[in-house]
Amino acid sequence: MRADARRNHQRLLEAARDVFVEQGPGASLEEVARRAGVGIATLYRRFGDRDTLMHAVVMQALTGTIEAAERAMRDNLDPLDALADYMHSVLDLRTSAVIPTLLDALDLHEPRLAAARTTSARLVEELLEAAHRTGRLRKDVTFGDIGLLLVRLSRPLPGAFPPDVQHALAHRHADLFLAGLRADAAERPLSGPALDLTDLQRHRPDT
Amino acid sequence: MRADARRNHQRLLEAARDVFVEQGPGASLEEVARRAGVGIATLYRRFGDRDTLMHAVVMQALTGTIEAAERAMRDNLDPLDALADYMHSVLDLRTSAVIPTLLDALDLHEPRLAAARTTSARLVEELLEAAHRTGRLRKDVTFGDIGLLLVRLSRPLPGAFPPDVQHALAHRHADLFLAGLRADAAERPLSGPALDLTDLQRHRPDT
DNA sequence: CAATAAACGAAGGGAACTCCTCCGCTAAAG
DNA sequence: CTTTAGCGGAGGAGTTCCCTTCGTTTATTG
Repeated sequence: MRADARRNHQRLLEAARDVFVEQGPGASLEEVARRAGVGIATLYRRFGDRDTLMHAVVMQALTGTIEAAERAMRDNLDPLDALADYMHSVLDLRTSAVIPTLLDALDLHEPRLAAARTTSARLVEELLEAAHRTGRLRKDVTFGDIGLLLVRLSRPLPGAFPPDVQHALAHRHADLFLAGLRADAAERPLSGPALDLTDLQRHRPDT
Repeated sequence: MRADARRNHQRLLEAARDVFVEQGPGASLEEVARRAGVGIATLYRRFGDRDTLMHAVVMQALTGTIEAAERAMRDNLDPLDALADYMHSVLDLRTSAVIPTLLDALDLHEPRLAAARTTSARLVEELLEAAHRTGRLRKDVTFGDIGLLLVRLSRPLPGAFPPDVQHALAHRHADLFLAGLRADAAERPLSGPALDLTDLQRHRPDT
């Protein structure tokens, strides 16, 4: 595969991930090509049809979260640290929101997809079980809670917040979520600055 | 104003709120009318143009949160209880996500809009200051954090989760957020059941 | 219950967008 | 330098949306 082809392939996956998160599974493929900076024909040549593209995006997302979970479990002795590490790593991938968005429009029985989902879920459940065994994670927190929280935190916010602001806020709120609101849970500082919602102008292009 | 006119007015506001949250400020007005169960002409007769409709939706949303804050402060002696009460009330309104979505496309200097924003922000800041004075709310939590959290929690989730499931999960995650993940912060049970993310089929129409 | 005015829904022309294929050009690789 | 994989854009068919016009329905009042 030629170098430019491989580069365009990656660009298309990233653009598709963003556009699908913003516009849902019916998003315009011309918009995807536009944002990737390639011609529409390149998208169709590379992926054939919408389903193939969606499948590739989801597989890349699932693979990333699997690696993040494995790494978090390997690099942290404390399961709670591993959980925090996992959540922040997944936020850095910026791919969690695309998974429920596109799974809904895909065939869940496709073998590679089903396998990736199972692996991903199993790893996080192991991680949670280990954390539960320490007794320091509340018992009613489930895999669904963690997954959904990651989706909520990684989705683009409505309004004109620049990507870097959104990314910093996602980590900040992950910290808040992990540590809790109670004062006696606030030994660690939050990882980013607060946002002033009354100062929208600061984030707008030209007003 | 005739009874059917008033009913349609309200239906249009609710439909517009939902559609704008889902599709952004450029959402199709025909879709709004469709979902409200009225003809497209009724929408234009009632609101004239897109800006007027958006303005009305945001004003209704801001008014609701203002009332929720006043009620929460009046009904709770403990400022932390008031904060929790406020957050759950706002989630019940299902209007928080539409505010940043539409504010971005509106004239922030319009007097009634500016006044409502100021009032809303001031009330929540009072509420937070009172909570901070008790020493039981971590000091680095701001109005922006609370507002943004409410936006994150009230947005529709990607995928095929039915509205009642989404609503229950919003309250559950608000509890989690308020109480924190730590075991010693888990005296109160969560307000809804957990979600099994591996069981998507259960939430889909016909598979 | 009749009269009337308010309110309604649907149709439709024009503009914009999207899909997906075809084809001539560009530039990477040997 | 040559070859061929890879590229971008044009474009016809189809869809959606905007917003107005107009004939019909229905809530209200006497």
